Amino acid sequence: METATCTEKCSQVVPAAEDALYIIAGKWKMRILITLAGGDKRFNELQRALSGISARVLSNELKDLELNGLVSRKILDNGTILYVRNAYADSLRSVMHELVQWGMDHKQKIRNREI
Amino acid sequence: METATCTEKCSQVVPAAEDALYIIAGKWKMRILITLAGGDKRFNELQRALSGISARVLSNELKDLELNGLVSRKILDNGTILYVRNAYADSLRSVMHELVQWGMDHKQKIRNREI
DNA sequence: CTGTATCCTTATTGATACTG
DNA sequence: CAGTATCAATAAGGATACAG
Repeated sequence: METATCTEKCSQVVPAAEDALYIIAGKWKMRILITLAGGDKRFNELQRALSGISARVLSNELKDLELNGLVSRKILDNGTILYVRNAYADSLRSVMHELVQWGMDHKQKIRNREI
Repeated sequence: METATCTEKCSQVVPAAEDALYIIAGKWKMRILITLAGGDKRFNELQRALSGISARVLSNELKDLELNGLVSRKILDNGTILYVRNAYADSLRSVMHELVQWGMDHKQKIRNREI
């Protein structure tokens, strides 16, 4: 049979892709990771750097990223709390690269009305 | 300066990635592309194959995919309307591959509590 | 069959204020 | 400072009905 339904192929491939998408999609996840790539940040520093994000949303996003091992909370001796981008976040590099590459190519195509 | 803020790096990289994400993220876009990879389909066929999608949402998704050149509407002589996956959709192959790969690796890590 | 329109319910987000 | 709680606004999604 050549007419694959979604239930066949999707059940294998889509969940994996969706796991990945869930983690990096959305307005803030990538921005946070990129911002933290520039150095550890405190909560309020992050909020300022990501102009526009509310404390509530930032808090939730950070929890997600923490749960997925991409970011850690570090507590200094003086009590300061820092958010740190984990080395594991580098594993997203090739994913991101492909996304950026395709996004740029695609935008170019749209601009040139090749589509 | 080593503390890059989001405004610097994000302004270059994030929009490109978001363009890509916008197009493939969401519950249905990928499923539709995968389903159409199994052969051209009519609107109702698609709706059935994608069990759970409403006509309204399917209609919107297809329009998005069409606008981005990933899918076309083909009208047969007898009036039948088919949705066709364009060759251009193959350009997403490497993006998808990276997403799926990372998603699988990640789930494995979570399962093993390596994170 | 191929959609669109409408209505309704639910999820996301933002703004603001507030606690330890 | 580091968040949480609450409420209001908006967006997104499903169900159903209906038009061409």
